[in-house]
Parts: sequence; C-alpha cells; structure tokens
Amino acid sequence: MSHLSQRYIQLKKRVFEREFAHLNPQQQQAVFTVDGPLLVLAGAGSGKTTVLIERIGFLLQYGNAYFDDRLPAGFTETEMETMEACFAGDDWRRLLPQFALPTPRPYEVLAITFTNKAAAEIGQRLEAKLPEQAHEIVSGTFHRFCVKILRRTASLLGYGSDFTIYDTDDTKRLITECLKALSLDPKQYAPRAVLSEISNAKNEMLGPDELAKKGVGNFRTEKIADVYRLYQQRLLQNNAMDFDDLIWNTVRILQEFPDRADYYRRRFRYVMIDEYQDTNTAQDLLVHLLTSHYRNLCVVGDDDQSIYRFRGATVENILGFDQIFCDAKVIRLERNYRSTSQILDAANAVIRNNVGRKGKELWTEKKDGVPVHLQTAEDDRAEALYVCSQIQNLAILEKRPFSDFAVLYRTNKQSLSFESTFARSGLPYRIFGGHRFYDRKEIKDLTSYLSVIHNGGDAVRLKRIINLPKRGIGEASVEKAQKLAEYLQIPLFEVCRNATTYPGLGASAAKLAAFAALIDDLRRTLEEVGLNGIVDAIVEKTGYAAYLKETEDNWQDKLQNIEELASSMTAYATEHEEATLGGFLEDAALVSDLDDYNAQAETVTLMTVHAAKGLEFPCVFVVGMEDGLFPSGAALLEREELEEERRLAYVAMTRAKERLELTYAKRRMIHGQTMFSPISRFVTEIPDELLDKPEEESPFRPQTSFGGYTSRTSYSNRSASSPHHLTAAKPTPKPMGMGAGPASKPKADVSGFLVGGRVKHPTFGEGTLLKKTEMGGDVLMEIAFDTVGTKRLMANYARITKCE
DNA sequence: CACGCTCTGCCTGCG
DNA sequence: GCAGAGCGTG
Repeated sequence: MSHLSQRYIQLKKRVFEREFAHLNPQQQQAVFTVDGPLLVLAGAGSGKTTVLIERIGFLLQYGNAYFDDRLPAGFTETEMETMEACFAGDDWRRLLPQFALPTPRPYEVLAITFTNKAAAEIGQRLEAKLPEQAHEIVSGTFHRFCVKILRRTASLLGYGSDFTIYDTDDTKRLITECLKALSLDPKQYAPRAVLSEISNAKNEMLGPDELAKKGVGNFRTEKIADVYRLYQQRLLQNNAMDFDDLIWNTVRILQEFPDRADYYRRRFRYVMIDEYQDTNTAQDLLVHLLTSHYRNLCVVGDDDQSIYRFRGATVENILGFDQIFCDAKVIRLERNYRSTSQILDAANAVIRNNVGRKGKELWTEKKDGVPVHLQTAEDDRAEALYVCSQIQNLAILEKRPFSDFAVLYRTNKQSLSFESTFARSGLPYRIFGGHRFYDRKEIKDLTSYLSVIHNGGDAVRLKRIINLPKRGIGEASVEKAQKLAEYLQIPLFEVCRNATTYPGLGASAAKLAAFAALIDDLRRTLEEVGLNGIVDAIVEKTGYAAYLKETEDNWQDKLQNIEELASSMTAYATEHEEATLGGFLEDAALVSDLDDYNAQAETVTLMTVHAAKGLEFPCVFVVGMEDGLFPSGAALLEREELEEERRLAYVAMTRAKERLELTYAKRRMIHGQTMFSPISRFVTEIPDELLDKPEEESPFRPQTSFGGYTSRTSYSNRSASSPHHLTAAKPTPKPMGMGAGPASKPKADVSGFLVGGRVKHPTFGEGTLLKKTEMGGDVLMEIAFDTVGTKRLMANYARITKCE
C-alpha cells in the first residue's frame, strides 16, 4: 500500500471518528461496520438503539466508506495536502461528502425487532434522524414483516391472501375441536399443553411427520403429532395462520420458491436484527435464508438478557453467530449509560454466576449513586406497604414524579397486593400485562363478527358467534352443519347461507339461514358506512348490548370497551389512507397492550420483569425476592432454568438508573397456602458491601415519639427487638405510609390548616394553601408561595406552620 | 339450554 | 384463594 493511500485512509478514519465523536469507540466501530456479518453484544443500557439508528444513517449516507481501502482514481499529493489542511481547520465537515461511497436505497434496508414498542421507537428515531428516507426503510417486528410477505405469497402455499391471524384463544378452540375429532380426552391432553408442544415443534421447524418420527415409541407424542397434523389441516381450511405459522410459512416461501427467495434476498441488501437472543430456530433460519446472498447482516443482542427460552428462544443463535459466520466481526458494548456503579456492580455480581454466557462486564462512570437497598418484610402485605410508603417518601424527599418509580415482580399475581395498597393510599399507579385489550371477551366477540364479515371461510370465529347473542342455535345444530360442510367440501358459512335447501338440518335450518343473512346484511352495511360505523351496526343489529345487559354485571364497562374498539377503528381509518377491514384486523392481531406504555404518565408503573425488558426507570423496586418465587420453584431443579431466572434478575436490576431496592417477604400466600421461603439466592450473590440492609424487623412498627431520627441502623434496630421497649409491641400493618422508610416523622396535625388560609414554610416563606389531599395517612398540601411559586408538600415532612 | 355446583390447577408470554 | 372448566339437574 502506497504511502499516499495510507495517509488518505488514516485521514478518512479520523474525519469519521470526529464526526461520530458523540459515540464511544466501540459504538463507532459498530456504526462504521456496514458490510458483512456483524455481531454486536450490547449490554443493558449501552446505547444499543442509538447505535442501530446511527448505523443506518451512516450506511445511507456514506456506504462502506470507513473500511474501504481504495484511493480515489487520480488522487494527488496536492489534493491530500488540501484535505489535511482542511481537517486542521474548522470546516473539516466539508470533507465528509468527499469520502462517501455508493449507498443502498432506503428500501433495501431492513430492521427487525421483536416488539411493536421497539419497532415504534426505531421508527420514530429514524424519522427524526432521516426525515427524507425514514418512511422507505423497512422496519417492524418479525411477525409484521412476515405478514407483509405472506399477503403477497400465501397463494403459493394454498392460502388466500386475506388469511386470518389466530390468537391464543382461537388456536385453543381449534385444538379442542381437533382433540374431539380424534377422540382424545382433553383432560389427558390439555389443549394448552398440546398447543405449547405444537408451538415448540413449529419453532424448531418440525412438521407433524417429523414430530411423530422424533417421538416414535412415545404414545403421547405420537398422538400429539396426529393432533398437530389435523390442526394444520384445519388452519388451512379456515384460511388462518397462528403466530408460529407466520414465521414458518415465510421460511417455506424462501425455501420452496427460489424465484421469490431470490427477489427478497436482493431486495433486502442490508439486514439488522435487534434482540437476537430472543430468536427461535425458525426465526434464525428465516434470517439466514434472507441474507444468504449479500451477507450484510448485523445482529444486536445480549446473551445475558435472554429470558424467553420457555417460548422457544435459543441463546445459541447469538452465542454461535460467530461460528456460523467465521468472518463475523464481534463488537462488545460494555459501557453502560443508564445505571450507577452500585446498581451495575450488584447486577454484575449476580450474572457472573451463570456458566453459559459470552462474558461481559458492564461499567459506568456514574460513581455517585446510593447502595442497593434490601428490605425484609413480614409478609406480602407488609412488603406492599413498605414499597408504597417508600415511594411516597422518595417522591417528597427527592422531589420525584411518580413516573420515576416502577415495581417489578416475577408473576402477574403479585400485582394484587400492590394494587390494593396503592389504591387505598391514593398512590397513582398503572398495571401493565395481564390480558390484552383485544383478548377481552366482548372485544373478541366483536372482532369475531368483523372477522367473519371479512373472511367467511373462518369457521372457528364463526362458531364463536353463531349463537351469541343466543339465537337458538345449539351445539348439535352447529355440529350437523359442520359435518355437512365437511362432506360437501364447502365452508361452514355456505352451509348456513343455504341451510333451508338441506333437509338434514331440520328445524335449525331457518335459524342458520337467518344468521347467514345477518352477516350478509352486515357486509352490505360495511359497504355503506365503512369502518367508522360498522362496530355500532354490529352491536345494534345483533342485539349485543341487550345481551350484555342481561348476562353481565359490569356491562357498562364492557360497552365502554366496545366504544373504545369503535373509536380505535375510526382512528385507524383516519391514519391510513387505504384503510380496510382486513388491515384493521391485522393490526388488532399484532398489537399488544404494552405498546401504549407511556413514560410521561404521572403514575407508578407495575409490571412483570419480562414486560419491563427494554424499559428504564429512575427508581426500581424488585419485589418478592424469595427462593421459590424468584427464582421460581420450577427453576430450582434444572441448571438451564435457573440460569434463565438469573438473567431475569439481571434484567430486573439493570432497569434501574438511580435507585434499586430489593424486597423480600418472610411469609406469603401462594396457591392458597402460606409459604415460608428463604431469601432469593440471587440476593445472596450480591456482596454485602454493595447492599444496604436495614434492621431485621419489619419497618412497620408503631412510631415512638422520638421524632426525626434518621439512622435506622443502630437505634431502631434495637428498639424492635428489645423486650422492654414498650412501643415495640407488635408490628401493625395498619398505619399507612407512616413510620416506613428512612426519615420518618411523627404525624402532623393538619386539621387546623384551611384551604385558602395563609401558611409559612421555613425555606419557601409565606403562601396560600390551595388544596389538601389525603394520601396514605399523610396530607398533600398544594401551596402557592408568594416568592417561589406553587409547590406540593407532604404535611408530615414539610415544616409548615400557620400564619398568625 | 341455563344455572349452579364441584373440581382442578395454577410462571413468565412477543406477536 | 380464585378463576375457569366441566358436569349434572331443573
């Protein structure tokens, strides 16, 4: 290599490094490496999304400029000197365009994520960074990407392009049907379990025959393979796919139709996959099939955050990436920008105990944090009380909005005690998870109507609504009609429509025909009123509202949910120029509740650790740190399971930016039984010097009149265990908020303060009391101070006096 | 076919 | 401890 060329390359690199100086060296390398296979091991809070966005930006602007080692043709020494002089001056940015190489078109770039939330974030940030090109870049979830391909290619596999996407409820119904058809006892073959085995098989790319072969000699597996075979057959008949099929059928397109495969391979020249540790075998195969031509594949992930093994994700995909691509470049992002060193050291100490990992140690420059706090509570109720009062304390002492706080738990059930405690003390909160909006019964009913209107071939959803509201079509009649449909090889809906022409249907024929007429009528209504009025029309023409009133206690709530469905359809119609019913149903199938998580809302967040992945909060409480709960009892048996739980604990801890508290209850009700569990082994893996452990006893003991002590370590410790201490009688969980946390004070008497009256504060001066709000045994006072403006203070903490 | 009773079986859960 | 499923009866 010539001397000139070396000078040129060196200068070029320095220019780019200066342009991307806001990134650390590892991040820069990840951004500049656009060609060939790249594995980015991105620790929690290491600026992964930023890298992804910057990388796309760099790619679209400069192509493979950074690593290209060619000298422009006819480049001279003089030009080199001009460039170097320019670099030394202020307008060195002028050099950037000169280094640019041919770039891909935006639509040749594909970015795939797992959740809608992540996809939306990427979409927004791309929009902000590259307003011109963002809308052309293909970004979205695996499922959305696959649906897009399948809508165009499904006919090759025998499906219609308007296939329905079945959710868990639909698939469960279909499995139950298949079990019945094969005379299998649903008690021995629980639909849920069968479904999960089928799903696992699909995720590993095993068809019914392969599953049967694998389970030869195993009676149960052989039977499940039979169910699987029938299930797939029926899905096809119903023109429906389950979520796993979306992936697998796309794989089939790429494997079985070379011309299609070739088209997509050339189309997506640059592919990026986020959260690669969450991919299953089918998704991994899809990615490899898609990128086998150009091999410009960048996968980003963190083996330490792989927490979805139970649903088929295999960490091996990310762990073995550099073995499959032996020329892959591996970049580790270990600098964390989120958490304090105390939090990171604790999290590192826990995850270190895992054997099967690439090995990463996060570090930070935030050294000014507080230790991780460990709180012991007598039972789950005391635990909730502690968290509640601690949040109230911190909100006041550190002037934090409630949106700073998150309570993370292992199981959804644990939310109950927090929900009731928070509600009682007026702490605003929001619970995420549990069931999706679109999974609610009334919403499922309505979307089933919509779906039948849209895709008449779908018998599962048709059967869901055929007698709902009750219209005298019993199970026997439906079965007869279905037998007939099978015999005649026509959709069930067609049998209903022409029911009166089949003598075998007897008395129910008229009712079936009336039902079909209703659906046909609704189809015409859809033509007339469009998406905006169709929900109302269904409710009206089916008498659904009356049915709800008759059968449900909380029918008002349910009607309101239906209203919400109607307005979300209207919103969909306005947002999309060519809005169709099919498009809306597709959206409904592919969204989740977490998607509308709003960090701005002034509420405490309650969610499972799983749901919290990818989020961050200034203050995090990880609750229920007990062996048997976290790690879960099932995980205590197998090493692999336990390691997954440990990764889960790692994810939980690394959500915290400033404060991390771990809580543990000595006693707790599980499955209706009081359990006494030892403290979580994950807590014991954290070295003592990183943990701030308060007194042994529950903090909820009646307060003495020694107001204002702040040291919890010596004095209060003793007071609880000392037998002659009169007030240490029995911890009473009654008093809310008070006496909890570090800086407790005696209860202030606020009855003398009148709204509109004048008050005085030692630092803020005089002001007018605007509002008093009861809050967890304390009173929140909103005061308009004369000099410093309006402030919200808790009566028990702020030294407020009346003006005489 | 609707109801009420008993029985069971219980992590996590994207799309 | 509670919810959902399944079963039997009016």
